[in-house]
Amino acid sequence: MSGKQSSALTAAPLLRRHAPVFAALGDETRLTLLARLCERAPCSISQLAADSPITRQAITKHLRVLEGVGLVRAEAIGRACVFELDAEPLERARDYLALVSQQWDDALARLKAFVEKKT
Amino acid sequence: MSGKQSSALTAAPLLRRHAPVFAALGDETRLTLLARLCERAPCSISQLAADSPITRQAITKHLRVLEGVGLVRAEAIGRACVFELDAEPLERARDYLALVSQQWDDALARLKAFVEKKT
DNA sequence: TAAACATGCAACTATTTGGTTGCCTGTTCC
DNA sequence: GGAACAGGCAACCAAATAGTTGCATGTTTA
Repeated sequence: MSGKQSSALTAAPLLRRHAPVFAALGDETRLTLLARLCERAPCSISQLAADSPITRQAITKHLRVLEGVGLVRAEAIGRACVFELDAEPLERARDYLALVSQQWDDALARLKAFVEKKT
Repeated sequence: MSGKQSSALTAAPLLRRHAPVFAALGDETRLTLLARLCERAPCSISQLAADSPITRQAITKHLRVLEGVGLVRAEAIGRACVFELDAEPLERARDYLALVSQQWDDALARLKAFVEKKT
């Protein structure tokens, strides 16, 4: 319907919400941390740093980035700071990709129908 | 099974493949370009730049980033350089998120079962 | 209580990134 | 052929990022 689209995907607020999550996912170290938390959660900063070639402070920074977009939650337990994954933003990101992908498939189908009609 | 996991998610090659795609998606401008290409493709650089507050050269750089991870394909048509979306990397990224999300749900379920058994 | 541990904070560095401007080349179209 | 258009290339800039080191603080635990 209508030649006037733009709607769902380009709506600025939607983009502004998703871009930071993808940016947070766009780093190998952070992706590794997420995977690690996904398999053996919860983990303290030191535990996570022990598995990594980089320093504890670097790991902390990465964890704060992930926390900033809601991909992990931190809880202080005694002297340790324990992190746990939160899959919700992950699912929203996945849904967004599915939406774009779907919309593109639809566009291709419309194009195909148009071409065939013309022939 | 087995307590020795790590496998699927932390495997280095997998991470190395996905991180750059997420990084490419982690910018509002590029997300806007993708959405735009998804709705009215194919588009030339100038067309895309006309919709944007930033310069043509900046748009070009962003398009090259997207092209670098295979999210778009470029084709020279006369003097114009026309871009089209490729949904395949998008779907792989989506699948990866789904996998992490799924694995996390499983981990939660195992934890819950463990706690209940203990009680 | 003292040692060992877990973390936070701050300063600093190097690299990457997002953006710009200026200029040059190739392509349409009148 | 010449004007207008589409794009490439290169130099440059400012801000953000990924990483480091050094040190101070709170928490276990022997």
